[in-house]
This record gives sequence, structure tokens and C-alpha cells, in this order.
Amino acid sequence: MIELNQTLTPSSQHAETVGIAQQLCQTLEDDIVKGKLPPGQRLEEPLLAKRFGVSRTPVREALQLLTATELAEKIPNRGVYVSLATPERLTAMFESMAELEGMCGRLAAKRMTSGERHNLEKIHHELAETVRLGDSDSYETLNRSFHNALYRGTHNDVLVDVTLSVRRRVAPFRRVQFQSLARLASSHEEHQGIVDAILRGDVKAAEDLLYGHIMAVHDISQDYLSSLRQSPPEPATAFSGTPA
Amino acid sequence: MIELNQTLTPSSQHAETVGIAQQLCQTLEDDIVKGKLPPGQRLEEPLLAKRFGVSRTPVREALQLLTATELAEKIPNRGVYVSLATPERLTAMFESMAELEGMCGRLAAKRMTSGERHNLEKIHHELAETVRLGDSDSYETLNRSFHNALYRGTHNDVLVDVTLSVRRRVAPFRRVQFQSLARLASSHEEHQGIVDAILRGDVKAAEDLLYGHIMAVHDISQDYLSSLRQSPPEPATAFSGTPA
DNA sequence: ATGAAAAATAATGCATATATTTTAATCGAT
DNA sequence: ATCGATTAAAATATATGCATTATTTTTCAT
Repeated sequence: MIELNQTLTPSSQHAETVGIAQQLCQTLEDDIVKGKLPPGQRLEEPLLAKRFGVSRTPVREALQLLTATELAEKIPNRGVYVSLATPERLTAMFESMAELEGMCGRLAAKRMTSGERHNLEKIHHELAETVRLGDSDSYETLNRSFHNALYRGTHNDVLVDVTLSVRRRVAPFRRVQFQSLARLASSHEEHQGIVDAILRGDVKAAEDLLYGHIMAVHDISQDYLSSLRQSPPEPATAFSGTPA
Repeated sequence: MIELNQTLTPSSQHAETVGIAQQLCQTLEDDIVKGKLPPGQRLEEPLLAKRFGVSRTPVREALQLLTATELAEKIPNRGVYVSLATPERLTAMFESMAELEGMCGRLAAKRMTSGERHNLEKIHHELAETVRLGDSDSYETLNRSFHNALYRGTHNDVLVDVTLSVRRRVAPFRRVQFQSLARLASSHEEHQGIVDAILRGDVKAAEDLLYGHIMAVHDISQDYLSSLRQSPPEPATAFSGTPA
């Protein structure tokens, strides 16, 4: 059984003049990224509708929004399922992410204002603190800010959008790295090299280091995924098993 | 007044087990790319519902799908509008597209099978024929195949998806280039260099040439857009004027 | 007892109805 | 005459109902 906890804060009804479909989509997105909704999980309209106390219409809309982010897949007349990645698809996602991060790093190294560079450095130092404390939750949050700052450093809104959309897709598989304290430390070491490259405007180094930074996570996720595949009988190919 | 012609081929109802929302979205997408629906145009649910003889529900779904492609923007409680690009946003889109095409070209030059390389060459030769005939419509179609072949040559499905999604966004502005026969010829010349680079596995040349190939179109579109901005009083910033 | 076919159950897809929000238009006041 | 407020009309957001499609279970025949 799934655990869909939140009951849509009643105050947020008119809090931001934003529809409940968007809230619901955000909630589901979070649950998927945080791992509460495992890949392959079926998302049934009537169930979600009852759970959140709304009609099927906004649920349906939320599921469509979710499908657009590629975090879920919709099969006509057969429902919506949380996306399930094959090892090949996982590799493709990480390679795309690495290429995009490298691209962003290269452009950011060339274009960031001095204010932006200082801000990046500031985030980097705050990250050092979370590593020292071993606070992996805070690290994850700050790490997001770190990479966001890089994306925005390209001064190209479209590229930011594209990169963020791919990051959302890989997010459920990036998370596993933060379970290891050792990875936290080496991730931060890599950041150090990246920050240095950016600050001195070394476009090539920034690009290459960021590529490697993402691909390192790929290796970890790949290992994690293959270790999972041995225990449960769940097949790797999407939707071939009964999702119930 | 808009012209929404098509009346949803009745045969395709069960032709591909595809819902009418998807068909409608495709139709609207085509109309936007082809210029039938101008940027800034409001897309009203009741109007479209009447026009296509369906209820508002699939129309609403289609508009949401369209919004996901960024070809249209949805403002809560205020309707859906065809995306309107500022010069800055246009530049951002083309730069992203150029970077992605270059990336694809680099990976394709490294990974394409000999069969894929021959297929690319074949398309290139067919393109030569359309240039000789001055058939810009056929050129546009084949040109799409040419670039698609490149994307697929990366052997990375996610990268293909991402690149295609950005291409859809810039498509309305790429089209203008094909109005010029001279541009057709120079476009094909650039293709020649790209094909050569790919065939000899020159990753750097493939990347650089493709970047330039897209950016050339940017310059053309930029000129075209600025020439447009002088005649109509329509403001450049999105949705600032009353779309009616 | 096993396999296939048919019927029942449940979920999706589309349509229609209701409510809330937005926009505009008109009336009044300064 | 212009600006502001109130009201009316229209569009969006949500809810509900109906029809179609998939899936599962049961039954019948081999």
C-alpha cells in the first residue's frame, strides 16, 4: 500500500491563487523524488481523489502534468505509472545530465558576474559546513542551490529550464548518493575544483570537472540499482510485472 | 479571426487508439509551427470545443499538453496563449538549440554505425535534389529527417527527447529561413561540411559546424523578427497588450 | 484438472453541470 | 467629464455522470 500523507493544507486553498491540480502534482513529484512513491507504482485516479478529498478532475490534471515531466508514464486506457528506468535509460539520463551540466559550467565560467561568482563561493562554503556535520539532508538542499546557481550563471533561461527538467528526471536516482557520508565528502571535493575553475574563468576545466562530477553519481546509482535487482524479482523492463 | 480548419478525421478515431486530446494537441502544434496561430493568440476552450465539435474536457487536456511543450503558456484563471518570444528569449532558444545540436553532432560522429552514416549521406543527397528544384517544402521535411538522424546517432534516447523538445520550441522561428532560396543553398552547403565531419569521425568539427549551422538561422530569424517589430504596434514583451 | 471463453467489475475517457474568478460595462459621485 | 465602485456576463476550475475499454474471475467444455 502507498502512503500519501498530505491532505492539502486547507489554508493554501487561496494562498497563492494556484489550483489544487498544481499542488497535487508538486506533492506527487516530491513523493516520487523522495522515494515515497517507488518506480513502477501505479497512480490510480479514484484512489488519489479519495485520499485528497477532491474530485477526479484535478487528479487527472495533476497526473497529466506529472506525465509531462517524464516522472510518470501514461499508458492509454491503462493508467499512470511512476517511471521505471532500465539500466540503459539510466545511463542515457546521466550522460545527458553530465553533458548539460558541463555545458552550463562552461558558459557560467565565461559569463557569471562577480556577484554571481561570490554567491557560488558562499554556497560552497556553507556546503563545507554540512559536510563537517554530516547533515546529508541539508547537503542535498544546498547542493541543489549550488547547481542552480551554476545553471543561472549561463544567463540563458531556456538552458536553465532544459537542465532543470532533466535534473528532475534523474533526481530519484541521484538521491541514493547522499546516503553515503563518504560520497558527501568526495562530492564536496569535486565542488572545490569546480568553484576554482569557475572563479578563474577556466571554461574547459569547468566543463570537464562538471561532466565527471555527474558521471561519478552515475556509477554509484548504477551499482545501487544493480544491487537492488538481485533481491526483488521485479523485472527491469518497464511495466512488465504487475504493478500491484 | 483565427482559422482552425481541420475537423478531426473520423476514421482516426480508433486508428491508433489515440485520444482526441492528443490529436487536438498535434493539430494546434502544427498550426502554431506553421504560423496559422500567431504568437500571443489566445486559445479559448469554448471556442475550440465548438470548432472541433467536442466537449471542453479534451480541449482542456490538449491545451495542457500544448503548454507542456512551451509552445503555449497558461496563466491561471486567465486562459492559454500562444507563446510570445522576446528577442532575448529567441537568442536563448537558439543558443540552447545550437549547443544541443553541437553536442549531438559530436556524439554522433563518435558513435554512429556505418549504416547510420550511410543513411545520413543518403538523406543529404536527397536534400541536394530539393535544393536543385527549389522545393522548400520538401527541403523542410527532409531537413527534419536529416537532423533527426543526427540526434538518433547519439544512441541516447533522453538526449534525443530533450533536443526534439527544444526544436519544437524554436520551430516557429526556424521556418522563416526556408522562405529564402539563397538560404536553402547555403544551408545545404553547411550540411555538406557536417556530413564530411561525421563520416571521418571528426568530433570537434562536427560539433563546431553544427553550432554555426544553427546560429546562422538565429541571425536570420533575428533580422526577420526585428523587421516585423517596426510595422505592427504589437509589443515585444509577452502578454502586455490585450491579446484580443 | 486445465484451458478457454464469457461475464462481471473496475478504471479510464469524454460529456455535462455547477461554482468561483475575472473582466467588462454601466451607473454614480466628485 | 473622469474616476471609482458595483454589477453583470463570460471564462476557467472543479464536480459528477455516463459510456467504453481493460482486467479479472468464474464457468463450461475438453
